[in-house]
Amino acid sequence: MNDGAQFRQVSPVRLYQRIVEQIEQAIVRGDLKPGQRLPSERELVTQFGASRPTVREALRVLESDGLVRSRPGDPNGPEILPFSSAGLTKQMTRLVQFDNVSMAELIAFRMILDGSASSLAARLRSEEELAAMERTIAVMSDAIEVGYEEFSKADVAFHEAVAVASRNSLIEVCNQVVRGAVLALISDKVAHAHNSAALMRESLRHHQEVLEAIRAGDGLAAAHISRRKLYEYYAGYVPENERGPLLALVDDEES
Amino acid sequence: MNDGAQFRQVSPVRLYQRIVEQIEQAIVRGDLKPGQRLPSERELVTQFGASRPTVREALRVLESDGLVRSRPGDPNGPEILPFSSAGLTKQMTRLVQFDNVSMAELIAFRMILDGSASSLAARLRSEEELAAMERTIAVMSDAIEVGYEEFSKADVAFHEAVAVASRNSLIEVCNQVVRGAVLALISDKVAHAHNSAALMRESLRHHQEVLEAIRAGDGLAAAHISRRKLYEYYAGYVPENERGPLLALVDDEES
DNA sequence: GTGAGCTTACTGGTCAGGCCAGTCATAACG
DNA sequence: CGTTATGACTGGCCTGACCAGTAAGCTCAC
Repeated sequence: MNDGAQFRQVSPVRLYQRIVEQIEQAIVRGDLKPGQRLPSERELVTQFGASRPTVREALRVLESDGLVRSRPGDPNGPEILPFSSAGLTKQMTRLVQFDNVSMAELIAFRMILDGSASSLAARLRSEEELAAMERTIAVMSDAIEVGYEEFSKADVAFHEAVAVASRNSLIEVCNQVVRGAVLALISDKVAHAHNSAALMRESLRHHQEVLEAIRAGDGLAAAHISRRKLYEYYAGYVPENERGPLLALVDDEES
Repeated sequence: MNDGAQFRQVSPVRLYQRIVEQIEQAIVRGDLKPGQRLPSERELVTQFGASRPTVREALRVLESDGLVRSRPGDPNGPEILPFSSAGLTKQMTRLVQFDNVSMAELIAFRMILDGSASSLAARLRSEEELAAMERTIAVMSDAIEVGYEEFSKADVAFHEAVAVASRNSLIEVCNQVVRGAVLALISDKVAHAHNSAALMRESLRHHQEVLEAIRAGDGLAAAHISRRKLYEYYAGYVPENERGPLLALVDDEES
């Protein structure tokens, strides 16, 4: 082993990548703030000394990353966008679709995230956040009469409110993504299976229990109830021989 | 409100986006598997009925998403890549850099993931997986004499082994991503601060405790120790007034 | 027959220049 | 003073071309 000279793997860097890097760093550094505009493509061509197709390739990449947006005819040039988690969501959705993550894994992950969010929310929530959760519960209650569509929306809103109260945007984003992935996989079945007032009432009761624990500041109970609720709700969609990890999560705080 | 006709927001779809979509879906559907090749750019031009710059814009986007790779001169055309979490890491790093996510949130998320992984591993691990963890611990022990560089590598390998034993690839990938993001933020500081044998020995002892709990099948203890260890290791990098959520996670299983 | 070396037909990377449709500021008009 | 038409821009897309690589296949000496 020759420690004197360490060579790194080299990979040819395309022109468009250099352009992407420069603009990206300018945004990260704060030289370019959301709402500000980039020079026009033709202007960038002269600034970077590259051709228009090359500059455009760079802009397309930045655009697909959600950093800028080009509008045809806009005399101000491409716009720097405010940060959004859309890119993260896209990538995570890809992970789920691509890596053929199983239903069991998805739900296990959801139990972890939701449980942790509930636990943190129980300790950190403000009065306003608590009130927000209560409002979504009220909406759920009303929505039982309307139908599953409305009920599900309020359901999501509740979990969203809990995630916000956890004060952790990573939990918020990941939970949102995983929830979307789960729903995408079973939306057709769940719409029929759960479209009964009785089931919705039971779900509502579970949510109320979680809310109670959060109100009481009991993180342990909040996490536990949250996980158990998810298990009961979704276990039916998981083959029996794959339920081990889920049960492990439910039992986690017990004994 | 007119319920009869629901119009959705429309946004002009560029040609290159349609191409991206088609190829993306072909990959997700499994029609294109990793290792397989895309037709050459000029061939794609005829298949899609678009010009080469347009096709290239699509390829650049797919390339930046880590789905394909183009090599100049390769007669087989662009290659479909196996899934990689690089894109996720990039997006999450961006999320952090934009200051929407604080160091505290990152570490809190890491505590949640690592704790859950340890907990699940304690219940689900096979003998082989246990042996793999033991090996990484041994490597860590040896690496103390070598330096922080090696030690850190073995450290990562241990957490990776635990994540694998949790049987949940979402935990595995997310943990890996978050770990990378944390390290990217403090790598310069941590290399100096922790390059002492004493600190490494302490870290090693913590890891051994986690391993013990996993071996004993005690998920609760494994999660708790794992979280506490992370807290002690990283708390110094978090402003004091932001440590609340972290402490909440440490105390989670107590009392 | 077989291996080494060269040729060739491709590949992707980049460029120049052009056309079109859309947008917007402004100047001309009522 | 408000309205409308105009023109100078914008980005979206295309054609055609050149270059530097790669690798397969051919040639030719052994």
